[in-house]
Amino acid sequence: MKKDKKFQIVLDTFSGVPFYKQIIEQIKYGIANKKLTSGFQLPTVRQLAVDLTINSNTVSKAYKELEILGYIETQQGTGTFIGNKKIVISEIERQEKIKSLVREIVNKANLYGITIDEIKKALEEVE
Amino acid sequence: MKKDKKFQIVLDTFSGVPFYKQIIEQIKYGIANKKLTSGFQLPTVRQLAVDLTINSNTVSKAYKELEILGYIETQQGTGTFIGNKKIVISEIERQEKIKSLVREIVNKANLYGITIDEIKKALEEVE
Amino acid sequence: MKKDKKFQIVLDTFSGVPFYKQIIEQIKYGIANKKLTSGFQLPTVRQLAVDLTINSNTVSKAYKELEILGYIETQQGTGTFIGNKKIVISEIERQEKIKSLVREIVNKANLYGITIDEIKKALEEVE
Amino acid sequence: MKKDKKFQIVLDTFSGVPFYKQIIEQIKYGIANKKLTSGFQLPTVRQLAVDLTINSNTVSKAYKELEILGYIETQQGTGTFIGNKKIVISEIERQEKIKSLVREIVNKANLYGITIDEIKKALEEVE
DNA sequence: GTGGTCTAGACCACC
DNA sequence: GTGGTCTAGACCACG
Repeated sequence: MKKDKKFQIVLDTFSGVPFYKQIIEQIKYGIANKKLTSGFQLPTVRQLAVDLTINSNTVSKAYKELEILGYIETQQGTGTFIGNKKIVISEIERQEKIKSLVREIVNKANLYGITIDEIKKALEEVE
Repeated sequence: MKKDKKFQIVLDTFSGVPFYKQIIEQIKYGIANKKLTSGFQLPTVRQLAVDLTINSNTVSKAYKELEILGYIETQQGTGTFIGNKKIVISEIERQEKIKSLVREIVNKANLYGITIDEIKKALEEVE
Repeated sequence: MKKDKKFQIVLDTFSGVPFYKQIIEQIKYGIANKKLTSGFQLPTVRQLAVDLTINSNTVSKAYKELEILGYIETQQGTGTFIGNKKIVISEIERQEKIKSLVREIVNKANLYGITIDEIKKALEEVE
Repeated sequence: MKKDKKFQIVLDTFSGVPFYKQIIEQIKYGIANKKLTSGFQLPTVRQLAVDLTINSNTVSKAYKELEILGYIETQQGTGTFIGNKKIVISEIERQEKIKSLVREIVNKANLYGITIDEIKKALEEVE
């Protein structure tokens, strides 16, 4: 896995999770990971819509919710910026995330008749 | 991973995938995996609804779609049964599934600041 | 019988045939008769529900089944449209329909003590 | 159409009207038409079920409802008989029936792309 | 008991 | 505005 300096949003079309929620979550985690720091300018609603090839209303909805939550600030005519609000993810939460992700992997693998070994092997190749 | 003889449907409430689609997919994979064979009686609409703690209409909707697609047969007053239609999953499709599952894992790990090594380690412990 | 340019769905409340099946059949015949052609926008789920004074879920169910069968296509947020799939009714099928319709008429007439002559006379007056 | 001396129940599987309702209606009309007169013994529940190849519960349900309505009487161990209650169908009701039947015919013909002439021609041939 | 149909109404995703 | 999902609950047909 190569180091990702630049912040980028990636949508998973098949997960079933609504795009606007994916955007919200990824920006929140970007803040938590310090990839997005106070004052950073987010892409414009229209630009991000084009980049992700989704409707601009969807981006708008995500930004609006993030603003309500206080994570970003919109300045009319200038753009949208990361705010001061901090997000801290505790080690316990991280461990929880790992557990739930693994549980999910095992369930899906099971469902599709995929073995854990196959998953692990495929993961080796990613690196 | 221990061997799972009995067929069981598991819903992921947080995935965002509609319940009825999860049911459809799992039954289809059950047929593909030969865990569900022709003539096998599925749980009743109401029983499955209770088991999954969802509304019976949701189960009904899933069964209905599977019936239209020809995978199951319903007999009013008797129950719902697996039909004759076969589902074959090619090795290519399996490999595709593995790829997409791994892609999903990497994306999520990335998002949450989890390393692949942590995932692999956690997967070891499952076995 | 006057020419019917506009497509319209009519429900028979007393026939005992489920509403959603009547809708499905009429749309299928509309496609077969070329009254509904590829790309045509069907009434919205809610509008048709209002027009037929039935619940929107019932319309939704009909549209859903037609979509699974490939006759119509739905676009979230936009509407529901006739697809490309063709339906051909052979002359043999038409003759079968006539036969079964006549059989039905005779049965009912018989049952209610109505003579075929009365039916024919009443049919003359329709024209 | 040949004269029908004997009373006989005919089920229409495709009408969607439940069997038990068809049975009830036909017996009621039999009484109205004087084809079934007071004291006439109806077939047993089991016999009629066999004749119509339906479940005996269905026949039972029809007879029970007719008994509640007072049209037939059940004598334990002997059989089921037509009661004294008369049913009179007024000429107005008959004319209404004709009208509604014709309306139904026209609707269905319309739907299936059948002309009234074809119906009339087919009706000629029945005689 | 089984599944099937329908309603009323809530909430969501997307344009 | 569009369609989609889900619930709660009623009633029916069939075995």
